[in-house]
Amino acid sequence: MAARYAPHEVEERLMQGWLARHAFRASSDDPRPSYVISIPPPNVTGSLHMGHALNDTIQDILTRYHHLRGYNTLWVVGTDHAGIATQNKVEGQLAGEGLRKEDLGREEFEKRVWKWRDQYGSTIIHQLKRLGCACDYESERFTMDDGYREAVAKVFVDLYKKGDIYRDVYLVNWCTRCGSAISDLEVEHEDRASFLYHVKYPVAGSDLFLTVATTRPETILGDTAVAVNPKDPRYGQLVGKFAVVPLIGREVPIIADEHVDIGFGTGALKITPAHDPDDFEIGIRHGLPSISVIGLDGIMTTDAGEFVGMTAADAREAVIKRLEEDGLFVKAEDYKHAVGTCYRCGTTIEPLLSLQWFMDMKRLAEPAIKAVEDGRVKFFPERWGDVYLEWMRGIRPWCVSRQLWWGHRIPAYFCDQCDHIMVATTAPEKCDKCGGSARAEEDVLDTWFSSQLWPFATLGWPEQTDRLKAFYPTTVLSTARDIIYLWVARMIMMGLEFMGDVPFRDVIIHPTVLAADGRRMSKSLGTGVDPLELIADYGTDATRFGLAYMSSAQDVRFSSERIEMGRNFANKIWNASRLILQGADPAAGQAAGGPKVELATPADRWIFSRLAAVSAESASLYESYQFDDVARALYRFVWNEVCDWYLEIAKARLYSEDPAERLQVSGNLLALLESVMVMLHPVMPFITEEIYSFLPQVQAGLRPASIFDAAYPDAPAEWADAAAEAAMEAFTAVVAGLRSAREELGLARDVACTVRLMESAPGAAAALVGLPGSVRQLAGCEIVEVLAEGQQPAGRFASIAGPGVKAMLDLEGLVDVEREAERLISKAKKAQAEAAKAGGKLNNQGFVAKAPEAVVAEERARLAAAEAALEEVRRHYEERVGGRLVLPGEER
RNA sequence: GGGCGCAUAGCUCAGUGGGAGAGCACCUGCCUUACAAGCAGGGGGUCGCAGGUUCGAAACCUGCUGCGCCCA
Repeated sequence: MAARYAPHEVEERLMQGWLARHAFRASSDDPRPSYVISIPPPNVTGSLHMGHALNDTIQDILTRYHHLRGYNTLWVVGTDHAGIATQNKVEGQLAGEGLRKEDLGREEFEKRVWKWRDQYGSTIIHQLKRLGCACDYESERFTMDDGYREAVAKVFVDLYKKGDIYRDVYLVNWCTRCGSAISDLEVEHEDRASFLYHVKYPVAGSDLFLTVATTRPETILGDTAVAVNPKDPRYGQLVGKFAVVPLIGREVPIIADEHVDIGFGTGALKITPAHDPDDFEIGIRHGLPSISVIGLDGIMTTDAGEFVGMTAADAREAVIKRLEEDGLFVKAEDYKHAVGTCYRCGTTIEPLLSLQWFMDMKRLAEPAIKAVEDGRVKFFPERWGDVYLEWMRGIRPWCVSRQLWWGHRIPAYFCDQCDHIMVATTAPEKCDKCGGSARAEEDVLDTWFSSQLWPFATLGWPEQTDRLKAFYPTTVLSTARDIIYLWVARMIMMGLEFMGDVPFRDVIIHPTVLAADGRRMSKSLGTGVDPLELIADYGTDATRFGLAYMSSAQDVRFSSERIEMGRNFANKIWNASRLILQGADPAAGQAAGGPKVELATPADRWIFSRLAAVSAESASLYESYQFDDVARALYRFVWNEVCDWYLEIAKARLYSEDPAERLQVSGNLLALLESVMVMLHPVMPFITEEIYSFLPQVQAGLRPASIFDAAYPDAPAEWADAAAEAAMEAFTAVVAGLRSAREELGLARDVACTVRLMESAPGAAAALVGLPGSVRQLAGCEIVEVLAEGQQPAGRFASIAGPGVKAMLDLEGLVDVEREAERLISKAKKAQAEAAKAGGKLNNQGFVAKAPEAVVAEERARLAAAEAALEEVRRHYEERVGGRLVLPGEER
């Protein structure tokens, strides 16, 4: 074994091994209870980012842990077809050839997309393998698979027939760059600095003007009313009259509507139903016409009069200029307002009227709300359940159609003659109403419409497959919070609707890993950290350990120190294993049934008691999704207990001349190492598998050949030994105290010392007395005597207090008493001076009366601390030098 | 406008009614045959601010300040 752990060769080789023997393949006729996770399907165009790395690490930890627990684990893997993103990629590729998708035609374009997918679509799947993910790769699914298409079509037709899906003209979020409608959830709002423009509208048949405030003057051209609040005394007499829309000259009614905020702007609101969601609602309430002045291409329409053909942005400037010329422009105030942008391409969203397919969510939401309310689905952390419920209770219709060429074609057909709509999984020959010819709908479905079927469509639905029966409902879903509405909520609705049961029991919402400066990680900001680079630099296990350590309930700033910590930990594990594997007698591991644990010494009793506790604690932490605590608990146990103490103590026996002693400690070490590797395996799969494979008990065939198939260590109850733990606590405290005292007293390591022990609690010194060789080796001290309580040794000594035990380090002849006296006197003088300074201030009535209270309190604390320090030095003086320490100015 | 979260050592974070902690960074000494990605020793905090509850508050309650996120 090399002196340093070199991860890369190990990772590549072990992953190949697992895949080659189909280790992650789940069978539907396995009699063991199943444990199922569906991966949130990454975008087929994507590559692994930090969010994936964390989320997939969590899922892999759960899968591997439950496999160790004897479950038939299945981790379903695959990708989604990412309509807009994929189409963008291929269009970009075409642009490189000087082509547009229209040049190819729809069918050829789709072929190009499939070609692209075959070429680049498995990038992220390969990356999952580098991360060590134990997915069932042999059953990989894609949301455009043939079977999956059937599922999508069936769901659409079904919901249409139930009346949940309908087609209507409605105000939708339109992305002019993508040339498609998008849903409310795909619009991101960001505050932008802008202006609130005040514009005068003449009141028809009078000399009066009504001033309105607007952020979008270019939409004035589409105004069909001006609204005021009915309670607003300023405008009461104008309601019912007409206003003249500037530039376009149309007379529109002045209406009263509760929605208008009296305090905003001038209190008068221009109403443009075709270009604003609130105005659209008001338009419906008041039966107003809608006039679209901005087209689907983002260009002003013929209804925009002289501004026709301009972009909306140019039209704004032009409109303002013309308003100024007409004397109707009042002013522009600085104003911050939220602008909607496309989550895929960042283009400003235009609310536009358009004929689209919608899904009404009300009926479907009800049972999904109930499922969370009654705990059939639980969120971790719990508060995300409230976030889910709040959104579900106010759920609105979902625009599911997209004007794209890549995606699931909506299974709808229109009659060329009578415009009759037919929705069916197979294309009708002719119109079932008038017998006319039928043409297929051009639009495709929102990608999320297909992803919402993921938990059951991946298992073969609508076929009633064995896998579907064996693995639905799944067990856990782990995902990011920004996807609760887009995906989690919809999966719960669809699961209940089409499978009659929730899609998963537990939903883990993992924290967001932020960039080091606290901003979101994003490619465009350049704040992203590539997890694959981390893997390359530190190794997969180190990366996973660091991520697990960061995965508490709160968002966390990424810090490479965490990953470095993982790397150092992996190296520590490697070297501890090296000590054991090189030093232990392999025969101890090859005995029937594997290595025998023999609790021969206080240290053995302690470490196996601790192992029992840590294995139970870790199990409970794994099961409650507290992976940061798992990482912490195992790190501390391995480093601070096993390595710092047990291995150091065990060395003496490991290198002993007595073969029986060697055999005994070898058995313990090999058993301990095996347990530790298995406990750690879910977090650090590679290094644990590698070390496990070197264990003599594994090589002798006494254990499963792969740690993936091992059993999680459930320690026998009789290993728990509170007395041994207490005794070792005293041991470590006293040894540490002795080291510290030696350092302070300048006793070089090779100076042999003697120490006397005194128990104040019976048995407290048991480990110290029972391991005299280790006290000699670790503290450089020989135990010469155990004194009865209260007995004071003669001579000079330094005392160290541990729990239930006091150790007295004999200084006679070792320490230069004169020098130590000087050192302590000098220390005492410093403390005395500090006390005198503080005391002087506090005796000054002026200071106490006038200084700020905080300053006075600080001075009091300083005095108390100095006095306490002085007392301690005096005690040390008495012990180490003898006699009373007398400072200048003190009475003899 | 409504809601949620956060504020603890120089940095990144645990801790949720009784001892203020970890990793990194810092200081001192060590290449001691598992490990310098290490070992031994050490310094460092008004737990955001102000009130309250309690025998006792970093933790529970109220308000404030600052930062972040979600929804409208």
